[in-house]
Amino acid sequence: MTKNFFNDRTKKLWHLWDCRPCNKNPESDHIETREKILIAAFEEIYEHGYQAASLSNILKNTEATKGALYHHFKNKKELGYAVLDEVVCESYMDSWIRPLENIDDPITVIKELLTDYAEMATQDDIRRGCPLHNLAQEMSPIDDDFRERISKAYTDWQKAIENAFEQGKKAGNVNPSIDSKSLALFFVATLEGCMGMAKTTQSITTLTCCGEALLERVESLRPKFISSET
Amino acid sequence: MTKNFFNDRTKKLWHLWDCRPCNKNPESDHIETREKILIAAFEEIYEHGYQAASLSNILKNTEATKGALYHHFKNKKELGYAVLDEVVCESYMDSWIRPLENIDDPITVIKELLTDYAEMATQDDIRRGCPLHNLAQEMSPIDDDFRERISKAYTDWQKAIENAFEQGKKAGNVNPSIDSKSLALFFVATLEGCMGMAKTTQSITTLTCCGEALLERVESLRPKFISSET
DNA sequence: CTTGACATACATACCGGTTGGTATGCAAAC
DNA sequence: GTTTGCATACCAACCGGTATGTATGTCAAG
Repeated sequence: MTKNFFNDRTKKLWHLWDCRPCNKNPESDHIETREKILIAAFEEIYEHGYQAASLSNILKNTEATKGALYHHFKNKKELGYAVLDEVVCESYMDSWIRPLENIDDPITVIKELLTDYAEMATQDDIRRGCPLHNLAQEMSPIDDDFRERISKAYTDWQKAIENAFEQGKKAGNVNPSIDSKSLALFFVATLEGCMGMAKTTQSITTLTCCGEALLERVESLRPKFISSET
Repeated sequence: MTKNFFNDRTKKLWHLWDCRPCNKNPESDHIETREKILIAAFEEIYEHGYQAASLSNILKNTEATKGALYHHFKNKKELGYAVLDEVVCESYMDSWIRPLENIDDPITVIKELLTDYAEMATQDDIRRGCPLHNLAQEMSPIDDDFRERISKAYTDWQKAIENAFEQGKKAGNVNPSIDSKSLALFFVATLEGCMGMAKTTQSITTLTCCGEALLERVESLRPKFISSET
């Protein structure tokens, strides 16, 4: 039951990314209250951004009180960090880092991840965009602690893609002459740009149009020789 | 003198984009007060975002008072719209729309615009990113009036690139088989993504790395036949 | 088996500061 | 004498944060 709670959590809030496994003691009420606040905080920040997120609103959407919030989190910034680390980054681990570990055909896998996303994206997902990107654009220029955490998350993401490209080269599924590191960075930047544009127009057409152009680019990274397998 | 004021304005605030020509009556003090508030408002919004922008801060950075502000602007939203329309969008007109009008070799021109930007960008420009993108990401999900204005700005930008591609096709400088409209959209999305990523890492290296990948992509849009001119 | 000491996990009430916004005053221009 | 272009003073609402109270443990000493 508590397991289901954790499973439902991200599914409900941000259903595109699978939920991280629950690695905390599910018996304790302590955790549940903290989790409830964390969920509501993620929702509020995802909707309004960190600076405009209201602690009162967060508490209104839980049955918790200000005493509970300040018992579990030192202040608003620590709450923001917890949302970033425990909700946003963990989701990225599950959706983009772990699926790229120990695979031989990264181009196919990346294309699957992209098309899966495009198919599952609801209007509301498109409207609110990518949580990591939102925080990055809002907080990077004005808070170095936020910026460093976000920057590390992006670096991890890029590293995962870069490693996948390198492993793909060894398996003969990726053009060995490409610069894995640069293209991993460019891929992440482009993907965020596409999702940001779709967020602005609030149209799935924008997302698919940009997505197809990105797919085409990814496909072009395959080896140049004609594949022996038809 | 007043002409210089307008020239200095955007040069100082957002020096990467040339300033729009002054099309208002420079004699009137009325305009000067309004302009001063508009400048300070742009600065404040550019630095902290629209929602976190403080009217008190804006007034502190001018010699104007709250009475002056509310004399010229109905409320905070109207001030935000004025900043968007009169400062941000006008700058984009000068830096990206007008340079693409009536040209035969769009790929060369676009590459010049990109490299010019990368060379002129200061650390502070990179830190604060693209003003249009910032507003787009912050306001699109929560305010439809903002969203429609920003969406139109992006559409105008894309149209300018699309038209330039089409004219380039006629002149034989662009591969006639490309989808001008889709690629214009993809180009804008990618460019914003690259600038957003550089903003997060706060490193020029990121900007140049992404920029080179983008340049490469743009270059690939030239006609496939070997050019007769060496 | 009970009792006192201490810790955990909140709940309630309150605080000073800041927010966007307004009502009024008033000198200069027309 | 009316309108324009501000300046000053003031406002209720909300902000993040804190001080204090309290119910429910935990645990070792007697």
